[in-house]
Amino acid sequence: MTKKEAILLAGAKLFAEKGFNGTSMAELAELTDIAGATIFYHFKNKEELFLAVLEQVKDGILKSFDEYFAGNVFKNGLEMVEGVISYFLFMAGHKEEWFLLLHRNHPYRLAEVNPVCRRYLEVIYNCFTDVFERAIRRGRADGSIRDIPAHKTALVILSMVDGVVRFKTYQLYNAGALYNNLMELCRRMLENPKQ
Amino acid sequence: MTKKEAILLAGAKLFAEKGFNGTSMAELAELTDIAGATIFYHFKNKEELFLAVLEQVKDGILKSFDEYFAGNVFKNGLEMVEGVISYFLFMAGHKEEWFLLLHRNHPYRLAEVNPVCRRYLEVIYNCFTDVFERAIRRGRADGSIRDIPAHKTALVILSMVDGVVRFKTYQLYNAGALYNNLMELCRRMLENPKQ
DNA sequence: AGTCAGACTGACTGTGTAATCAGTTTAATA
DNA sequence: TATTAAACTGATTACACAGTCAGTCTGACT
Repeated sequence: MTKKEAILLAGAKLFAEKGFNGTSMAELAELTDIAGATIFYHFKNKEELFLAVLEQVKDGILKSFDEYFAGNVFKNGLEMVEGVISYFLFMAGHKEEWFLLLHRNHPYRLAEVNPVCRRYLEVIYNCFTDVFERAIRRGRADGSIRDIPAHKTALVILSMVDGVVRFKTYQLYNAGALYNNLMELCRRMLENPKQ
Repeated sequence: MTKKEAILLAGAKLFAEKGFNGTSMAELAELTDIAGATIFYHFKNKEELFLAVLEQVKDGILKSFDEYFAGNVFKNGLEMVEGVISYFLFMAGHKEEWFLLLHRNHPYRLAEVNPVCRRYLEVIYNCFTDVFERAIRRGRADGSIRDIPAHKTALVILSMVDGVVRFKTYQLYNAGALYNNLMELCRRMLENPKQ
């Protein structure tokens, strides 16, 4: 692993755990056993490092969903929604630091003034909504999902799933125990009663 | 308004907008036109000030729901759920800084090591879940809501509503436009088909 | 007028911070 | 072996920060 990669790796961890303001470059240098100045050789400043970390998260999420869809087939749209939800939850457990970072306030603040940051977040959330929206559209076409607006419903489902993930990472409840209920309630919300 | 009240007010605003680490005592002093040392006369340190702010948020939320229930009657449990959702969304718009603060990471980090902070958060989230849970139990009793676990369902609905509020404050989508869809999807999730 | 406690403040301190820079090491190429 | 560019670093800087402290102000009570 190059030093640049080590910095990005440790940076992702620290930014996720302690936030942007809570992370110091000195701490990052110590954690990676790299001289402080080396970080500034590879990244212009702290914000550029943060953006590089966010870009990696973005790429990771896109790649992850691509692989999921390449390796799975679904009987119908409703099952596809369920698959996407369960994969989202799996990903949130498996790549916890991605979601910790996205559940922090700083990226959204930065996005207000930094177009690159805004772009990365847009790509990430467009990816999230798209996967749900595609599944809903397919379900409406094959009759497994009733007649509801695909985009807005996708947003509500994303809010719900992301909300549960957030509760889990903040240890507010044993939110992991909610996964089955979440899935059942989602199905009830979407399924076509005429079938 | 006493200087202590002014500090709490401006503190709530700054902690909500910029987070704990992003807020400086000097900035707070400047904003309130108060000497920096005065803040430390009223509050032992930055953390104590933060806890005092969080306590005010907690009290505000409890009081707010008490008043809502004192001034409203509901035809049945399902309508009570809808009422609570719409009041939650109203409160999130009306007292934005409360929810900004609760959507930050810092309080939950602090709660891991500070029992007072943990207690405040518990009270707040118990309040949130209780209002939903009571409505669901009532709906199950009067037949407007089908046979589902009240507590876990309350948690999922809270995740969903809170998730939409978070999306709105982060300006991820025009999440305000989702309110009607959210309500409709919730009703579909809960309503008793036998009625 | 004198006393006193609580409210308040300006000036200060020591620490931690992001960022810089002049210079050294490394590794590949001529 | 000599050259060169990229990778890297220790030492340093200027500054912002939370918190302290000695002392002043204010207003109520005697």
